[in-house]
Amino acid sequence: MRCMNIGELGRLTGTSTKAIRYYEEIGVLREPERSANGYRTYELETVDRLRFVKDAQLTGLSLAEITTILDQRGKGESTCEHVMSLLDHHLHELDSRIKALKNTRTRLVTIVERARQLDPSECLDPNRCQTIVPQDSIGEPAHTAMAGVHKTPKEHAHAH
Amino acid sequence: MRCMNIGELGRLTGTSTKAIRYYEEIGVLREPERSANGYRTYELETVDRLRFVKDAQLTGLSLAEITTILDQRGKGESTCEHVMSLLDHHLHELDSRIKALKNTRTRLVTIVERARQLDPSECLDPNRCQTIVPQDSIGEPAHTAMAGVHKTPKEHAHAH
DNA sequence: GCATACCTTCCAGGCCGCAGGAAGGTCAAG
DNA sequence: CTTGACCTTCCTGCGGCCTGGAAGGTATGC
Repeated sequence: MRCMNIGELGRLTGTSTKAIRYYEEIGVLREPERSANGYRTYELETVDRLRFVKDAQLTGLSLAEITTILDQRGKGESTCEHVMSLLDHHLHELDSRIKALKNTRTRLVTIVERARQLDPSECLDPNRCQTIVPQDSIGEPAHTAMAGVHKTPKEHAHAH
Repeated sequence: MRCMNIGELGRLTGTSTKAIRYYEEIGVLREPERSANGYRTYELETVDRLRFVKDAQLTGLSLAEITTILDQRGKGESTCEHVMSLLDHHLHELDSRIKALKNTRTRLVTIVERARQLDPSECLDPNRCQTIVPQDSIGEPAHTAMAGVHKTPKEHAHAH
């Protein structure tokens, strides 16, 4: 068995067929050959490539960045420096995100602690809640830090 | 001056008129009275309410959550417990996000360090880059941790 | 002959919090 | 009268990563 359909590729890599087609559309995967009936047929090679995509994602790279790596590589160029600079960049980003989150955390703790000492019966203003007060009185904005908080990342648990 | 138009409300609270209309649409702000010409007219009260919304956002609450607080409060119910549980929830979420990010960071550092010792001339596979290897060989998935990384949060620096 | 599992395409939606723009109505000052 | 600041509604877009469904064609086994 040298070639496979999209379903099997998905199974081998833990990817949905939808996602695979999407990857093709945005250029992460190259357009595969088609069999007589129009089905996509993938070489074993593609399993590798797709696994690399997943690994790179887990490393924190976006699909766009992964594409740049794969493209360069496809041209036979070395991508080591490129990859290193991407990773470096992500490391810095990670650091500042962690910092921001810790900041937010500190403020939140302060708020919660203070709130525990409040008297609920004094909490009457229909437009305000005494638990939550202007941030200037506590610290820096948490805004950037909290961005994306509600993006519940799907587990893509897609058990085979 | 008891009432004001949307523009002034915006100025007083540091909110764009777009945002104010959006808040109304999703139920954060109640529909205001209209003057003869159809303009929204806000009471002073609304300044307070809107400021609370901003404060709550900075605390890390989503507009949806803020709405639940305001709604309960509007019914005359005490929201202290509700708010506390929301904040608690956010605290936990924050913690796990920080943890996940640190995890990712650790893995990333490992990868980068190892990559520095690699020989670029051995980097030839067109579908893979030796810098990036399966995550299992290093640590836990960073998947959830990195979700939203590329959501560059706009500063909403919107100076008046 | 039929079920079923698989494949194809294309279009829509969802998260979150708005921003941008079109196309117009309104109001006060000069 | 005109200018400019303000207001109205409605619709689109963004970023990142897909997921879901409709409406069909195909392959395999019983």
